[in-house]
Amino acid sequence: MVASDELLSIRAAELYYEEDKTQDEIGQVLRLTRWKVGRLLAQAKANGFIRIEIVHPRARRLPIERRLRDELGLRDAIVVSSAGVHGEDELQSRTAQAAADYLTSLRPVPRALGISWGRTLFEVSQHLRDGWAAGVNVVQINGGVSLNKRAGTAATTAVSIAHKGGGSATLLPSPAILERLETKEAIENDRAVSAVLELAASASAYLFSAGAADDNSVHIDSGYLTADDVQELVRKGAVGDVVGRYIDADGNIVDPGLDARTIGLGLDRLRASPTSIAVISGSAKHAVAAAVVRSHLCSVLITDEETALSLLDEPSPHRTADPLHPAQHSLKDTP
Amino acid sequence: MVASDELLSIRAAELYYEEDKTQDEIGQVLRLTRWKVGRLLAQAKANGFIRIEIVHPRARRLPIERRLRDELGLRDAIVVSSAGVHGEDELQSRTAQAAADYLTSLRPVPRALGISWGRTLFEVSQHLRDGWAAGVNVVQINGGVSLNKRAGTAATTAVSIAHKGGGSATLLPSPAILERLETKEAIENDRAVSAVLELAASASAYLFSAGAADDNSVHIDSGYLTADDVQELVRKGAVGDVVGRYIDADGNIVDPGLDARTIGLGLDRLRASPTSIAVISGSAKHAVAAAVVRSHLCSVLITDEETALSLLDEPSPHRTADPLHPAQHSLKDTP
DNA sequence: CGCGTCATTGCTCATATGAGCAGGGAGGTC
DNA sequence: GACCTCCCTGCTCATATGAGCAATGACGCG
Repeated sequence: MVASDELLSIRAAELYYEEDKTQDEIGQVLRLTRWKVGRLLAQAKANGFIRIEIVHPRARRLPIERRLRDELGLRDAIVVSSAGVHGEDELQSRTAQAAADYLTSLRPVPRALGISWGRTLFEVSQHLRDGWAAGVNVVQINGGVSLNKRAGTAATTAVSIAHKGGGSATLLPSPAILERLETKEAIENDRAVSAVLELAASASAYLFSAGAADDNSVHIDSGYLTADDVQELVRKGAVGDVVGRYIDADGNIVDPGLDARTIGLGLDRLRASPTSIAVISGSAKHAVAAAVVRSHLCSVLITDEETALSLLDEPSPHRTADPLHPAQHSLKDTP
Repeated sequence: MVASDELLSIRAAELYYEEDKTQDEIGQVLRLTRWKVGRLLAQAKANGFIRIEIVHPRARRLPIERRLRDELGLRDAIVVSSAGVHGEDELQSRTAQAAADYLTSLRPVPRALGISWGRTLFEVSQHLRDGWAAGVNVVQINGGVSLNKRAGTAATTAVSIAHKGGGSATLLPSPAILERLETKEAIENDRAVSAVLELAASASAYLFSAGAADDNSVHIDSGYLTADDVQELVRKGAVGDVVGRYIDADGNIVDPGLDARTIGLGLDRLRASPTSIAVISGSAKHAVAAAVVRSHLCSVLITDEETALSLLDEPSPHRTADPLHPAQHSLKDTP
């Protein structure tokens, strides 16, 4: 396209989109036929000069969802828009809302739903509406009841999801990680625990999130691991954890010793399920999200726009520099 | 509007704007008549959920231009879009380009054009194309030749605008501010200077910028004022300078003593001209811009979107916090 | 200079969309 | 319970837009 046409197409776009003029009227103003105007507008669109955003907390990005499905082999994908977002908290909240919506509309309605716990899942439970299902049984798929500081968050999450869905919750009465392998095996063999694990393994759908391998890890908060432990895991290649198990970028267990002391459903069970839903949002979790998706830990991904684009190796349009806090006056001198 | 309809309108908008479906197709997907879909889309637009931006360096914001004309009594206004801008430098460059475009299309073509000087005007001169006019005479309207560090910028600006317009430039051979009133009056009475000032007063159009009253002032760079002088002016109410004269928020001269020692066209001459074009951009200049416009120093304003919105007391849509690079505070710099 | 090639232009016609109007139902009032 | 009002729905019809096609003209090549 010639430069003069490019400029014309911008003028036409201004009149069309900002002034609500018809192509015919624009033609009169710019002294063009209305067909030429139509073509200029088409060019402006094709060149990406026209950006249309849906600014709403519930807005999704369907084209990105399609690409996630097609290019990454996901069964389904939900991507919430980041347009007009006011901070990572809101992004998280939008994603949780979308997860709640997805659960609600999930067909067939799962008889038994296995869930992990954490801030994200808790938020999902909050966003669910009463009566979102008629009788779902919710099973925890990984341990972690007692040591958690905000005691009961894990239990509350499961109970709340079950209650609102007209069913009951089955909690996994065990810590997330044991110090000694023997203890872990002993607990695992206890009927109270093994029964829950069996139930978890038979769930028809799973809903879980993932944690980044950094200082904010809920495992550090809960006292199961120290910051140094996590650092060491990172050194070994960990990008984050899924249902308590630390994985590297390829989705492999990073530290088999640690993993053997971790109570909960094995990752392969998630991989085998036709409906394993991962809810992951936030810039800190791009790496885990990639690992989860590439190693097929989830068949359905619910995430935010930036995370989705990072999975597709695309730069985010919302990362533009802030024009009001400028770089320094660089005075170019006369040639 | 009911909440359920709001959500529906978002779903419809996604299908319409992102998936390019027709309203009829959307109706089939959402089980609505195509008229309902049309109304939902209209609602989404009316509620401001649909944001359409023209992302291009030459894009303008016509609705804002109209509001500037109507609400602030400007004869004309040009507002360049800030969409997708990469820093204040680019904003400045876009504005300068728009000023060059405006000059080029200005009718009647000015016989004599009075101009100030500075970074902005220099950039305007760079953006002008050869042959933008057929014989304009350019007159400097304020002094400042000798002391300027980047010697010749002022002269280069005038000469370049004149040359590209097929005419010649008349420079004002004097400093901007004199230390003693007597010296100023003596210079002013010198034929070489007074002749230029008369010519300047008779120009048919003016083009000027404005400086913020801060450490980046070109007067400090040039050595006419110290940083302390400027600070003192600010204490007295100065918001910036126009053609070398410091004004307060109401457009009044802040320091008559200083003003009397300043050489150049009086501000009332600008106010009296039917074509006095101010080119002002950048967040630092919001206050001066407001003073210039409110005191009718210009009949035409060329500026950026943020500045224009600040004049209209509107928050800028581009000021949203970047969720990925949170709250980085502006570091004030000193030369 | 003549000719072929290809992009561009202005058109016809089919389709998508918006304005305006009549019918119907929800909810309020007596 | 009857009636009335108002809003919403689904329609008809006018208008705006996009697809496809023939005519035009610019350009390069022999």
